[in-house]
Amino acid sequence: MDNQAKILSSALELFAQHGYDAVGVQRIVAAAEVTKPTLYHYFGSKKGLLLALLESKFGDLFQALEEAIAFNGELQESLSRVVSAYFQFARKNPDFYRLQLSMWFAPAHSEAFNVALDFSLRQQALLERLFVDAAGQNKSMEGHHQIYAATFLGMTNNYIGICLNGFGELNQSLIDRTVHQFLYGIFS
Amino acid sequence: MDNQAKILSSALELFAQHGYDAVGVQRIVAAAEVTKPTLYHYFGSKKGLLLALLESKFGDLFQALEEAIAFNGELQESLSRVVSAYFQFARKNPDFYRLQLSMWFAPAHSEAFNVALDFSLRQQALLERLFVDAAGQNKSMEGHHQIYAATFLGMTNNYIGICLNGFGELNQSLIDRTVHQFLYGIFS
DNA sequence: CAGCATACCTACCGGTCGGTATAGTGTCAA
DNA sequence: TTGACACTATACCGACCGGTAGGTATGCTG
Repeated sequence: MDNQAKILSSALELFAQHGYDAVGVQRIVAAAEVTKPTLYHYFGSKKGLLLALLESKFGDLFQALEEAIAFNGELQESLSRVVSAYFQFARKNPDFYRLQLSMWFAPAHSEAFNVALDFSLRQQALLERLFVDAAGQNKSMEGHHQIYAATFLGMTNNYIGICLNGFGELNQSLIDRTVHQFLYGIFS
Repeated sequence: MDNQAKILSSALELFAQHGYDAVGVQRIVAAAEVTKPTLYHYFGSKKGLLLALLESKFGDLFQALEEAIAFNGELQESLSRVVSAYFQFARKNPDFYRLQLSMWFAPAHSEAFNVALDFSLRQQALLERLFVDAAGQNKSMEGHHQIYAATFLGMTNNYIGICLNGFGELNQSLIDRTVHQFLYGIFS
């Protein structure tokens, strides 16, 4: 592992454990066994390091998400594929998923929130497009795509958070439950 | 407003906007128009200040919650009262609710998370007792009170978060939707 | 009036923050 | 052989961190 990768890996672990604000660059370079100028050579700033970390990890998620999210006329199927993509990603990157959740709920004027905001909005936008497409078949859904996307993402994140804390498993039956529960809440 | 209250009020605003770690005590005392030793006179430490803030605000929530949570044989009614208590509290204290959410999702080894942990567990415990009581009437619920409580709290917080961001209103119809959606997810 | 506790101040502590100037080092291409 | 360049170390910057020492004004209690 080269120094750049070592810095990214140490930063992920420390940020996920203690939070972005609570971890100084000195601690990161010590854990990565390099010195500060090495970090600044590759990432320019502490914020730049966080951004690089998010880009590398979210890249994988967005790729899986874009494959899963195509609307083929069956909303339930599409949603199941989306939840499945989220669950797989969270299982493979539990530390990163925790970090990402903490940034999504971070105070609006914090640096971590603002760096993560773009990535959150891109998730939201992907989901909204799915619900807009679905509204083409079911007119009663029209005009609610923002709330649907936010609710769906929130429910998914809620189950992931619960399972990351050890109260459950991210398996197929939970995927089905999530989707059914969401659709019931929408159409009841 | 005396100095103690001014410090608490300034701290709440700054913590909610920027996060606990990102705000130094100097900034708090400047906003409250007092000096640092005044803060340390009343609260002992930065952590003590956060604790006092949580105790004062969560006190109101727990009071409302304990009245709402009694199980009278109708789970749906009890849950509706609980959601209603949460919604009312969040509407009255939007800044604090944001702060509380951010701490609940904060990294596990951060100071803010650990100070808030007790209060989160007390919420969880209150809800668990309700589900244990309800399982006395419906044996199929037995043994799942932890997951039920976590799921229910997560859904409620999810809707509160969405509404605090302006995508919706914390009204009676959303209370009903939350409860129905949760019960459907449990019994389907 | 004495004695004391509360409340609050100015001034300062050692340490850490994010970030940088400078000086090598090894590896290439010319 | 030489110069360019990517990379990394030492040493350092000013600003700020959480916290405290020491002192004073005020007001209550005997």
